[in-house]
Amino acid sequence: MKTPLQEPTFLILTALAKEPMHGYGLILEVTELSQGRLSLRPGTLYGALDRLADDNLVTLDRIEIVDGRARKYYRLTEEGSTLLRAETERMRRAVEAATSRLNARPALRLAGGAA
Amino acid sequence: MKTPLQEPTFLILTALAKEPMHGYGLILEVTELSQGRLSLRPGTLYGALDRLADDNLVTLDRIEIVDGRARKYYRLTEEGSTLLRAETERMRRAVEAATSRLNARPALRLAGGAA
DNA sequence: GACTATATCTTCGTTGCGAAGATATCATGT
DNA sequence: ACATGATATCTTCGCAACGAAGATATAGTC
Repeated sequence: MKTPLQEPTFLILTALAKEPMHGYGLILEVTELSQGRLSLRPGTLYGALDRLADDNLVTLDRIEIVDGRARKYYRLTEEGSTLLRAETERMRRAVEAATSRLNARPALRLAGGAA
Repeated sequence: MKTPLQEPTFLILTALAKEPMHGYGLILEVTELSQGRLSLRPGTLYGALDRLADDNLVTLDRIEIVDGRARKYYRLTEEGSTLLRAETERMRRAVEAATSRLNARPALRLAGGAA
């Protein structure tokens, strides 16, 4: 898997870090994780899932049949967990660098501010 | 500009948050910011700079001629600063979600561990 | 004279993502 | 009975950001 991960892929791994989930569950969970900002499209989800499985970062956990509908549960592999940790660390450093630089800037003066 | 920003774009804005810089300086700064992991290619840099300028997130600050070589300095606009703040917050939340989930997982047992 | 560092810019291929829609089952509302 | 919406998986296609590669030019170093 080519790092850095993009947001959809990162959030899929993050969702799976909690517990094994099936595709539709991931769509709902990622929506929640991003506070509704990101709505995972099927094309994005299944494309990402295929790539992640090819790279052995996620793997099929089990298949459940509920009400005649199949649910394919995926889970994070050790490799996937290791990668997610590394990516999280990388992002943490980026966030810290950006935060310290932004805080060093003069704050935005809003219109109508006192002289 | 389509968010979420990818890493090269995010780091370019982060570099410019400190002070106006020219293209080659950005290549060096981004290499440092990423601890040598990311080496910004000209194709990536100037493509990104064009897009960022089109979206009014960065703007040409000044041109200096040093030793007969032009240096184009770019700086962050207010809009760019605002976007960088928002993107940093978004990433901070993603990092927090991933961290808490990873910490809830059983730690990787290394080979040779006691029974 | 060759090579390296500084400096900008273009072309082109890859790839992850998003939009759109196909397919199927079950629950709900009218 | 029929339509609609929620659940659930998967495919096709286009786009845009990125990375590789290289063109161009000046100045300093070996």
